[in-house]
Amino acid sequence: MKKAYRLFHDGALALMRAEWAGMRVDVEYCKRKKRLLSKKVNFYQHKLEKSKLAQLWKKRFRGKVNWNSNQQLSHILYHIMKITPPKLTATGAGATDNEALEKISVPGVDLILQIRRLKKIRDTYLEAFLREQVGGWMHPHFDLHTVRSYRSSSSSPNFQNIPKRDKEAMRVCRGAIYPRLGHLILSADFSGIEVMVACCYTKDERLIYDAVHGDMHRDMAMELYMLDSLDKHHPGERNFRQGGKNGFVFPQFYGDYYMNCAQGLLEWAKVAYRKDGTPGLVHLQDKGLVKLDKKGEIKNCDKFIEHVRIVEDQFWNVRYKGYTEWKERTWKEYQKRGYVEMFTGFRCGGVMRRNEVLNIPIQGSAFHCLLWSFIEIDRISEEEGWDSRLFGEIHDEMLIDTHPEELEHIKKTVERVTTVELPKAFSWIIVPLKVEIEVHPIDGCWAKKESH
DNA sequence: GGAACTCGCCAC
DNA sequence: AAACGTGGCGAGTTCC
Repeated sequence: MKKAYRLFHDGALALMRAEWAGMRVDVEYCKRKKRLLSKKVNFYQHKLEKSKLAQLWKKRFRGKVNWNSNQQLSHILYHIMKITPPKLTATGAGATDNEALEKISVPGVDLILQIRRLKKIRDTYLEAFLREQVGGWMHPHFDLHTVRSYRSSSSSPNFQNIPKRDKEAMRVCRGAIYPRLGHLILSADFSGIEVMVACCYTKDERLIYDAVHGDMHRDMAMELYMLDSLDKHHPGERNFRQGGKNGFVFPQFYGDYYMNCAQGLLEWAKVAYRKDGTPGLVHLQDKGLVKLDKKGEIKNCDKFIEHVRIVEDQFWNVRYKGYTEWKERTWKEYQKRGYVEMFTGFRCGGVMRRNEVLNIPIQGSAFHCLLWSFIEIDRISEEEGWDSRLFGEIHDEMLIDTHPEELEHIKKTVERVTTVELPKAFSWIIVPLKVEIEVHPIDGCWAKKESH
């Protein structure tokens, strides 16, 4: 308990200094991009209002039309147009999220998706940067007292959910954020830290082997899609591996089960293709796992679901048997004592679901690896009088506003602290840790990558 | 007019 | 038996 307190006490101080450092925002850029996005939104909005969908909408809601209202959209699609909802919300209404709308081929629905995407960038990110900045500087908050798993959170603005995967959104949003003049942004993130921490808790031999030497995403993709080879550098085959990773391995570690996973796996199969050009779904049909209709759409996937069930069973009861045993022990212990403990000294009590109990120690401790490193690097930077400053953190990643002349020293320091000092301080770490350091150009924004 | 809720969506 | 973990936030909606 005392070491947990110490970590958060020191952590709060180090994060405070990062908040203090803050980051530069290109105000004129944000305003320019906002205007550009508004133009695009208006363009799509005009097109939308001319559609048949919009006519029905106006007829039904008359003076009360609100194009942003998903309730109204849901009503038009699922009550007026009598479309069967492809998906329901938590409260049982017809869903209008991306996943649902993509399955509806009604002219205008595609425009709504475009409008939403652009507005998200404009209103959630650029608008927030402009609101939060003062004189071209913003200082996102980092909190340690809000999260059940003893991770951190961020707000005003949230620095931890700025777009990354959607390349256009990434460029627009991260393009607004800069280091101090003459400096560069350096980011360092732990690779697969949650899996590494899971190794430490479960001590599962196969998991340790896979995390250190193997490629479990590739292995699982090959089993799930019945492939005899998989080249992850081939653009089509890469998506099979992505399917194994994002459609099976990650969801499974979070506590999902085969029925949901099968759906995700099929989505990835749609965008995957083999080296000889065979589309993913056709490949699955050749293997007898799905039946396709004349249009190439899935008619029946019962065999595939059953196959995923068997792979899941093997995954937990054979491959990662030790992990399963840890899950049982930990869940039983929680039921008996009413709390779950972390290696880092934190104790989580209260009413929790099974998946929460099993995820919290892993998620929390993984963040504590980052936090310990963050504190140590902050301490060294003060002691050595660096001009460079830590200015943010995203769960398993830290960001440093770096003076170019200090770059090489900082790289070495980060590498040493995260992969050598940390495992010494946290003696429960029984697997090697890897850190990936990325450097952005001098005076370059967060979107620009340094060319090597 | 503000609190609390729903829905949707961004990150790890 | 159970059935995807952790957040913040914008916009709409409902309640008081």
